[in-house]
Amino acid sequence: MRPTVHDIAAAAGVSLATVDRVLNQRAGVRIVTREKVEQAIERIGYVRDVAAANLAKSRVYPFIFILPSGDNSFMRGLEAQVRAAIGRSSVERTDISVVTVPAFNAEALVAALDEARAASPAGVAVVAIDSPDVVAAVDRLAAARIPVVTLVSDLAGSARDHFAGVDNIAAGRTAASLMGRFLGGRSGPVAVLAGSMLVRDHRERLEGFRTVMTENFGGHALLPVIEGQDDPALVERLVGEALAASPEIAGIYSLGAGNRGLIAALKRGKNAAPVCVIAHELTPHTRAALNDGLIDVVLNQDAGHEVRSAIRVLKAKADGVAVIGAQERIRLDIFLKDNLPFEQGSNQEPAQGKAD
Amino acid sequence: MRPTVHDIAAAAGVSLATVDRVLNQRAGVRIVTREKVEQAIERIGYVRDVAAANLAKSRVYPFIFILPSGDNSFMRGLEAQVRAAIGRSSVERTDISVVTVPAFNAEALVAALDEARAASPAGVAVVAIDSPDVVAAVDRLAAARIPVVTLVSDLAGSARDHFAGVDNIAAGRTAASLMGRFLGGRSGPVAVLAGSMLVRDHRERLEGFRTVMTENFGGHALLPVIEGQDDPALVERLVGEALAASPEIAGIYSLGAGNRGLIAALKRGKNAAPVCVIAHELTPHTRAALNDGLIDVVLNQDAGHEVRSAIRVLKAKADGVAVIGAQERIRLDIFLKDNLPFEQGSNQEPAQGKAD
DNA sequence: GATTTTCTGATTTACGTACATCAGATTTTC
DNA sequence: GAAAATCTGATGTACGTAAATCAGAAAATC
Repeated sequence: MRPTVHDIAAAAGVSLATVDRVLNQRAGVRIVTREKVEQAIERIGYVRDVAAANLAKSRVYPFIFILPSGDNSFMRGLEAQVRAAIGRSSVERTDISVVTVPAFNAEALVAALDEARAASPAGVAVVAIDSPDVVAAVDRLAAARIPVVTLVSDLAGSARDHFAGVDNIAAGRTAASLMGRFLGGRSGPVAVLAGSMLVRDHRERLEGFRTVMTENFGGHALLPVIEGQDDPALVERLVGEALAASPEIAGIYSLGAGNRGLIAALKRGKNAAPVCVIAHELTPHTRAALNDGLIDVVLNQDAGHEVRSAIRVLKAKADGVAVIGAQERIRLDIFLKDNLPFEQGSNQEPAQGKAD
Repeated sequence: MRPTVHDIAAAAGVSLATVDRVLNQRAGVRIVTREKVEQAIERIGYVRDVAAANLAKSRVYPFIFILPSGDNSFMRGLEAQVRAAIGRSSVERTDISVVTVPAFNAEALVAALDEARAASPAGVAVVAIDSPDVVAAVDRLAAARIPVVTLVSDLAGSARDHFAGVDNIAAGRTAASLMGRFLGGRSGPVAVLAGSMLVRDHRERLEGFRTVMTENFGGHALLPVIEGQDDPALVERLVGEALAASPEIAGIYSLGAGNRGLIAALKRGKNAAPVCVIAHELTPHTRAALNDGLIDVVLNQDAGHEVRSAIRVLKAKADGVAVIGAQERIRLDIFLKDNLPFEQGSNQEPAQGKAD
């Protein structure tokens, strides 16, 4: 049987009340006594029973999720996963609220972060924009001892506790590696389509892609990056123009969102030579394009896993408990037509008619 | 606040004791009263607080994991993950014992399953061998109302509650798809290296691989399947012979274990034309070979995820609670040199010097 | 050495559920 | 309609922890 507070009291030769004071860092214990108790805890290997403690405290974990608003299937899918978590909140003792802010807008994000801090929740999860102001706002949360997890896009140099997302440099490298090998002997330049260089995940994917393409597949020139702002209409226009300007394009790497526009442009240019297309995030649109052969590979991060992981980590941080590292590593899914998972129930799917 | 047993009692107009009898399906409640209570539960949306219930019961979950013994890195890695879970058992209220049986030996597996049943645990996880006797033994467990989860290799037609492993048909299809595209214009036959056709996972991978190769890449003949019994020495000899007999081999798909032998054979045959190699399971050996360019792709299933998922599912089944389906889907990892995860601490790694 | 301040112990209630006991009520059986 | 069988209620204890109260002990202060 695992030791309890009573065992600590007996082992340390003090009362239950004193043990409680030490365990919950309440005042009113002399240093010597405190040390006696701490040694006893160490000695008998006591670990607090979090379930019992939460029961006694009637604890709930108020969490705030800050996500970009707008017409982005992946982000809406992410939001759907957060709402699914809200549906489990009574069982999981969470109290999650969702805040959406305009995409690629650091100012709005800072305001949301500061507002979140004012609510003093047990933790905050945020899809970060890479900017010094945002770093400062996150650091203010950390200073207020509120655990912060970055979701999808990380915030380097900040005091965030954890990043729940994929290794985006590796994602870019993988895309390049697959692109290069899928192209085989074929020649022709490769186009890169991004959303915005403001977010770290896009920058990192580009960096990884560039590195491997130039190192290993130098035969393919890289065309200038197309910034589509994750906007399907803009993307469609820009890709159409690029295909028209360079009909010899052999591959396209779409590292952001707005893939609905990409797919539309590809459909229109179907007559030309086959283009190897690698895109990110499995959405209804990319899934269909993969099945139709318009897209060759989809690199994906599982939004459900990211949300559940973020919640687990925030809970652990709030309780000052260790996490199982390997469990919280978000893996890069590589989907071909052949290993597409079966479609989830419609309740799990992003709303229809949305961009990519 | 979520409703409690007291709320049920009040809503149904009965006493706490009666609610308890209904909830824990104890005798001594008239059908009408039972229904009244059940309706009240339904109406107010009561969900049992499993944490509190477990506390009250001082519940522990005795689980038995049945794994193949022998010199197989993946299986030893799996066992290491089970032992890691044993290390967490006091926190997770589990009491896990590990039983190993000789690989590919249905009789021994049946004996182990029957022995497990005699211990009447709260659940059994087993790496299954596909045989009618094993199906019957699993069905006996199910008849004794002991939840069963198959690990890694499934057992079709049995009454197992859940399968914690990858979709092996999709894995084979994916391997074929990557193989075909990596080979590009190159010609030459493709060899398939399996462990044993006795286990379902190997059969399914082969099936998926065959299907896609013949459908989409018919230009590459498939050589007869090499059965290496997951034995590195045997594998090395057989692969060496195959390479000697057909020097024009363009690709090798290794869908089982014993990859140490494959790698040794590849190293010896290095002088010949480059061969596209796709193997299963990330072990120290395959990882090194991937980095050295001897292997092009490693398809992997995360043993840690599988073990943790099996435990979660067994717990849920034992408690009669629903699982989050998406969370328990084991994904097929596709590793190229470029997206290899950082090496885990040595405590997470399989023992050295073992075959994979 | 008396007084104040600071610690410590003992005890109680609570969280939500499980489980046992026993008296009393309601049905069933003949 | 009485005896037997079955059902129901009331109550208490337990699980491991949190949190509060209050009396008494020990230490610090002058």
